[in-house]
Amino acid sequence: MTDKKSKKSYHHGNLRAELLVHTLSVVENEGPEAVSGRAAAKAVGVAPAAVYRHFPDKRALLTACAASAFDQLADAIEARKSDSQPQEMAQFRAEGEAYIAFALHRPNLFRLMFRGDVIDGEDEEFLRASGRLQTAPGNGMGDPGSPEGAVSILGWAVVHGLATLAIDSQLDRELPANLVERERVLTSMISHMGPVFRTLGVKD
Amino acid sequence: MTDKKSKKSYHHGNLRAELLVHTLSVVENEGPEAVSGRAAAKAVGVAPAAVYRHFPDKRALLTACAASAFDQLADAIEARKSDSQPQEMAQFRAEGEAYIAFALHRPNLFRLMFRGDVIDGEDEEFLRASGRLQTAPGNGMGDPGSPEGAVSILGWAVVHGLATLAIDSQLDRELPANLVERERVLTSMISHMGPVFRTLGVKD
DNA sequence: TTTCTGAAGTGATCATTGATCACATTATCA
DNA sequence: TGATAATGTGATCAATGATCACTTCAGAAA
Repeated sequence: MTDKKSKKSYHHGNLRAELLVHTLSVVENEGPEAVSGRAAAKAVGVAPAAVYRHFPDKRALLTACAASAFDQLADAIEARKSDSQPQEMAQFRAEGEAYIAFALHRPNLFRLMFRGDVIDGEDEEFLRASGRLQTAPGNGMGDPGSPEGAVSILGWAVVHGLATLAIDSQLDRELPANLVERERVLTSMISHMGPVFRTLGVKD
Repeated sequence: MTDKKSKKSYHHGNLRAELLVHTLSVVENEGPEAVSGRAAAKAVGVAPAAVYRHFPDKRALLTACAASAFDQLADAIEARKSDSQPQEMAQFRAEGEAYIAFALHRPNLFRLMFRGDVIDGEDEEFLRASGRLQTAPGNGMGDPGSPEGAVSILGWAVVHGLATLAIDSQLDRELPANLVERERVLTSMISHMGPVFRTLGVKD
């Protein structure tokens, strides 16, 4: 990881970034509850109190992780979206696949993003990152009464619902155990939303 | 709460139940993170260690809360379901409304139910309670490839997705701030699923 | 170059918490 | 009436989040 600059200079030089990386991996592997500021400090080779020079408290550390997660998801969605035709239904399917893939492959990180109790929803960086997502799928957001609004919200809800139910093991009996299979079945279910989209005036 | 039987008998007599009630209210009001075994003990008027006579650890305490929550939700759904016509679409709408109402009115409790990291998913009592829910909406569960399976899963996913996104403040810009309004808009969106149900062969 | 100032890291310390242990008390039932 | 197991107590431990006064050092100012 950190290349062995064996001589430890009093000042670390890259502490904030490394703390973030380490915490992200802890969250991803063991969940947010397993995060410990002290452990992170030790892992990076620094005194426990040093953490507080870069993050006012534990919540800020986790918030930074959540922001990074939102960025990663938004990146994945944009990447997948760009190499698909701009037909709306196809776009939606592509975005949905990226969303579900992210949730299935990095469940702990995905869950953290929506844990309003553990993160600071007012944080600037967090708002920016999570904002990227809100504008991505629900490009035509706004009034849920309008067809466009209803479509974007319903679409997001289905995808988000499938993803969360799956990773919270509420669909274990209905879904294959194998991860790849699971992903395939879930994304295939997105297509069933076709009729809704057609009814609300979305072109294929 | 506990009526003032001022003479404290060495044995409490109802500890487990009262600990559960107290913890449920803490979860509901402040979230699972705010739960403290010691605080609960003090609130009920007992030594910290007494808690461990009834719950092996904190996780077990939270798991019991989650089980209770599942029971309450299942009760609410069954109640609402019974006084609606047995036409499938109407049933689904009724169940969805109950589901969303529960989530909106008791968000912290609702969230706890799906927090696999904090609760013990193997717990017998928890499995029984959460099982009630799985059979309730997805009465025709099973293969997601079959129309019945797809309908039940999709339906649950939409409702669950709408509920979680709403309480995790991801729809604040799209939804009214007022709780009752919010509930109305969300449940009204369920109807948009009509076309999917029709296509998959569900009668109105 | 030298000086000085603020950012970054340290070690000590505190209160709180989850958990365990030996012990005390009492409900239950043989 | 006793014995026994269930239930509650108080002491105690290790870990954690957080704060404080103190050091170290990098970079701007002189």
